[in-house]
Amino acid sequence: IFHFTKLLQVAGQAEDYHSAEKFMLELHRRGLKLNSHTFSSLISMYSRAGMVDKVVETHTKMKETGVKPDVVAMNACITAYGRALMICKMEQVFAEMHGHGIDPNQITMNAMVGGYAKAGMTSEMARCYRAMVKGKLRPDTMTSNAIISGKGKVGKTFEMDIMFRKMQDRTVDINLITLSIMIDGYGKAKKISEMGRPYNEMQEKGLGGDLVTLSSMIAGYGRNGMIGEMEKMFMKMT
RNA sequence: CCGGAAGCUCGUCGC
Repeated sequence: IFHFTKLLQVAGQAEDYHSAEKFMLELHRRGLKLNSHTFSSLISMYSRAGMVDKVVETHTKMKETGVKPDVVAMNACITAYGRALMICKMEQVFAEMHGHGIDPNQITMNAMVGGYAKAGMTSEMARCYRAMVKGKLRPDTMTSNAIISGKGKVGKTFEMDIMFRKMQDRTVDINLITLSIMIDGYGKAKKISEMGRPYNEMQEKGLGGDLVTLSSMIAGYGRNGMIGEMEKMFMKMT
């Protein structure tokens, strides 16, 4: 089972779902029992592939087979339900952790914040953030990035700025993704001059900017009808 | 703290 779990992981990260399926069949044929590593790998893989029904099916199976869930498997479920915007299910899994005697860790909270961010549930994000600080789980770059993303999604650019400053104050690393999220948020709010700021900061830090960054810039200029600026960004993609 | 490492966490658009 250890071997097959590894194979599934590799197939999953390579997005080779055909092979993954074959490994699953073979694994069943041999009557191997899935363990928590297998389940977390499967759930994560199905989630990335957008196969929500398979996520639910696998999660259900994990509960039925009586495999002892661990924090990683629970985290994988939380992430998967968050991505699928099944917020009630996500919260349910989170609540079940206590019953299993599993303590949420930093990744658990980041996954929760990520789900709320995708759903635009900003007050719930803030609640998680406060719970982290209180529970001595330090919010990190990913936590902050998710929060800024959620604020941007609902057009609260001023609150994006607050979180950004908080990162600076707490010396949380500001990375390429942080700045890309800021660009996207300003762009969606049509705050074009503000949008240039994180982009410039990127250049100053030598981070360059990747395809996602440039796509966000192009979309921002596009919303304002700034065709010339769009084309300039497009050229940088080469 | 450093190094090794891969089951889970963050960004645009599309499917």
